[in-house]
This record gives sequence, C-alpha cells and structure tokens, in this order.
Amino acid sequence: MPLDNHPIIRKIESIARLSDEEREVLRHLPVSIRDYERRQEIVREGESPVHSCLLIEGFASRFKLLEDGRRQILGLHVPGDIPDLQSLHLHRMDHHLATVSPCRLGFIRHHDLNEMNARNPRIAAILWRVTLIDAAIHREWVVRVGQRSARQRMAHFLCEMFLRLEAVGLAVNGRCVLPLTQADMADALALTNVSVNRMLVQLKKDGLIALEGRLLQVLNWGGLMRSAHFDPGYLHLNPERVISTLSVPRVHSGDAGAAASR
Amino acid sequence: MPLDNHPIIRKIESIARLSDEEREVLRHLPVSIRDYERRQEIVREGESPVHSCLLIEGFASRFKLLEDGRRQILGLHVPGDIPDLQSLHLHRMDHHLATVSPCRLGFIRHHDLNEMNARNPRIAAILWRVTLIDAAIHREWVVRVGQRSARQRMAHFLCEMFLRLEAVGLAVNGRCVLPLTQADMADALALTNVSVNRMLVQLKKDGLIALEGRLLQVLNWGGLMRSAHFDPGYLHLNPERVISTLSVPRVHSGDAGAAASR
DNA sequence: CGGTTATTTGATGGGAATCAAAGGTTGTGG
DNA sequence: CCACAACCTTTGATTCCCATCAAATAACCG
Repeated sequence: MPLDNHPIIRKIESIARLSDEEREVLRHLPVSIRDYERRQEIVREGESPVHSCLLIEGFASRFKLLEDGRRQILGLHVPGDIPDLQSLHLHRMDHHLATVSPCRLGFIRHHDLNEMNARNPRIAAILWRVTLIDAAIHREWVVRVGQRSARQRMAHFLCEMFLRLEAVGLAVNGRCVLPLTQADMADALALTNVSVNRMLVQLKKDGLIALEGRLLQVLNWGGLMRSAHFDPGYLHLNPERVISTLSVPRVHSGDAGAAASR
Repeated sequence: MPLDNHPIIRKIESIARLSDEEREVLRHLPVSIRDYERRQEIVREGESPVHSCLLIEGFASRFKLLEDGRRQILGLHVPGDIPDLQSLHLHRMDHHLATVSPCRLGFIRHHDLNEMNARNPRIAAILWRVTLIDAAIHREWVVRVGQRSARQRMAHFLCEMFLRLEAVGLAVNGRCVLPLTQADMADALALTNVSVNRMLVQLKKDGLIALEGRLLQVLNWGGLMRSAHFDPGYLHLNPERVISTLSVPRVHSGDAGAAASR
C-alpha cells in the first residue's frame, strides 16, 4: 500500500480506520492542486468559499484580526489537515486562513464533498470527526491561553505541534521542522514575541529542547510534557498510529521539577 | 405549528430551515428525559457516553479542570443546545459537562442518531453544522480570553449570551436570566471573581446593563457591543430568525466612547 | 552586501491576580 | 419566624507576571 503515504489518508488513518474501498473513494475525489507562497491569504473572513482545501505541504494558520491590528491565531495546520473543512456547512468564514510557510494545497469542491458524504455516510462521519478534533484542539487552545503561564503555554504548544507532526510522519527522532517565527507563536499563544523568546531561552537552558532556525529538537519529552502539564488526550490520536518514538523517561531528572516550579 | 416551540426545533431553525418531514423525524427521535439539580455532573472527562443530550431547560457548562483545581469553562449551553453532540464521533470525552442551574435534559442514543443520520443526510448535515457552530464559538472564546481586556471580556460575554438566549426566545425586551455566579463567569472568562465583579460594577455604572440577582437587563445594546468590539458573525445565527429587539442606537452617547477607552 | 526581517536582551510600567475582610442573600431547621 | 450556616458579592491594599518600550545584534534574501 504505497499510496498510503498520501497525506489525507495518512492523516485520516491516524484517527480512524479506513476500508480499501473508502481509501479508493478518497483518492478519487477531484482535487485541484495549487501552490502558495509563504504568508499568502487562502480565504478571508467574510467570504463564502465553494471549496475546502487539503493541506498537502507546508503550514497554514487560522486567525482573527482585531480592530487595532492584533492577531489571534486560532489554530495551526500541518500537512494532512483540512483547515477550512468547516466552510462546507458554515457558509460564511468567521476567520482568516493563510499560509505560514510555502504550501501546496488541494482544493476540493463542496459540491463533490457533499455528494461523497451523501453516498458514504461512513466517510461523512470521519470528516465530521475531523472537524470535531479541530474543535477539541480549539478547546485546549482556550485552556492554554486562559490558564497557563507563559512558560507552560510555550511548552504545551511545542508538545502539541510535535505530536501532530509525528502523527503524519513529519517528526522523527524528536526532531521536526516548525516554520514559524517567534511572532507567529506569540500570536498563537497570546503572548508577545519578547515573552516567546524568553520562554524559548528558558526551555533551552533547562535542556528540554534545542531550537536552531526552524528545526526543533525535543531533548527531554517527559520533562517538556510535565512542565506543560500536557495531556495528549484532546488530540484524539489513534493509539495504534501514535509512533511515540519518545519514550517518557522514568528519570526524575530534577530538572523537570525545576521546570514545573518556575 | 404549535410544536415548533419544541426547543430543539427552535434552536435548529435559528440556524437552518427545516422541512415538515425533517421536523417530523426530529420530533420522533427517542428521547429519555431526566432532570438534574444545579451543579450536577452530566458527563465526566474520560468517559465514553452512548448518548448525547439535548438541553431542554436550564444552563450547562463544559469545562476542563487543571492539576491545581482551577477550572476553565469552555462553553456555556442554553436550552436547545446539544452540549455533547461531539461525543457522537469523538468517543472519549476530553472535558467535563455539568449543569449550572437545575436542568431538564433529553438523552438520545448515539445509535439512534447514527441511524437517523445515515438515512437523512440533510439532517446529518444540520447536526454537523451545529457542532461547527460550537467550534466557531470556541474560536471566539480563544480571542476573548487571549486578546481582550477584563472589561471587554465581560461585555463580550454578555453580548454573546444575550444573543444566544434571544435566538431561542429566552430574552425579551433586553432582559434575560443568567443563572451564573460571578465565579462561574470568572472561570469562563479566565478572570478572577474579583475582576468579574469590578467589571460588572463598571458596566452598570456606565449605564450599559443592569443586573439584579440573576436577571440581566441590557440598557444600551449598542454601547455594550461597542465596548466589547462584539461582532455577532461567529454565532452564525439565521438572520431571518434574529429577533434583534434591540436596535443599535444611532446616538453617539459619549458613554460608548468612554466605554471603549476604559 | 545593504536592507529588511527576525531574534535577543535590558529597563520600566500596568492590569489583573492575590490577599484580606466586610456585607448580603438564601435556605434550612429549630 | 428567627438564627445560623453556607454561599455569594463587594471593596480595599498589595504584588507580580507579562506587556511595553527601546535598542543591539543576527539571519535572511534579492
């Protein structure tokens, strides 16, 4: 099954099992591919798109702009995601969608999706589920922004991104590429770029991560999770597909305690 | 059509049009009614419910508990809502659901919902849409908690609750019942009860609202919206059904400016 | 390379948290 | 119907985390 490397199938299989038939149906959906540069708009708030897009390569972000120009990022999307699937049934966009890095997107007409869904209730349910996981991530986003300290937010965010990337095969050996600026992370975490920078410095100093350019290396997964109070349940990853290259170290590294307290 | 007063139908018709047939199908779903007292758990994090519940009367809240006992409320639900509809396809609860006030709930088996959905793709799409609106509210919740000042959060929250109650006929003449303690609002807004109290005092002083016990009276809808920078788009209410008893006053009441600036 | 964009570090200030305690309200049982 | 307890609201004083302001590198890119 070499074609299982197709991003949407990888992604969906990380959260649900597919029959060969269903894989076939998905593979044959008409998709028009288009490449975007970094920081291009895909859909704007207020629009009523007639497609949804599958993110094939690159990172995208959903955000709202405030009256004074501040930006709150509501979610980040990685290959395999369908960042505006909600527009299938919510006809007016209530937020923006834009690329963060150069992206390849596959656009699928709502018409085709609706037809597929009417014929394949099981696939419809899986896509519904995809949007529900999206909502689950939104909920954790609320908690992160509402209740967590700057340091916890940063660590929690890195945990989430790492696991989501791992689920689609984009993180190996504790390493992944995060094509985000610190200002991007600030808008995601409701912090300033200054605070983001300071927290990253801390996490590095504490030996939890290394970060050079856009390459993130998780040095101490257990410590990172603990200092974030991270619980991956909300990602609703399929346990069988979670690669978990990162065993939680049993060591009481002392550092983790320090991490939690500061 | 007197039965249109049935809460689920009122609610769904506030966001989508139903055929008589569809109304029929919905009315005949097996529902088992159960009454709850104030502050009772309905579903706990970690459980895998086999029902979803329709909130017929009362208020419910969804929340996560943190390691130290803090609570972040992720959403409040009003009659007509189906607060755990997501459990239909996300089998493990990633948060708690509990009553805020005494409630009457109607439980519908997932089995029955799935059967209905497989047979009625249009109803399935409407229910999907219900969960998507839920997610849209989560997104605005992120913005509120992430970017708004204490005063804006409070005003924004009141705007949202008022419109949602109005959409199901539970707000008239600018008045509605909000059976929440200030501590509840604090957990929703990621503030302390002290701050909530201070902001409520401010909003009263500025003549935007009156609040006696659990009865909220909106005195200046335009001013309240402006001081919250509230834009109702994210609620995805059906424009035809939005009652809007509250015309936005064209007066530049001076107060609104003061409201925005402080 | 020069110019823009991104990261890093230091100094200062403010908005809301925290701490503390006094009033109100509600409900229950004597 | 009063009294007491539990809960909720209100107000004041103090603290602290992170935003803000400022400026010096460093990295990227055409």
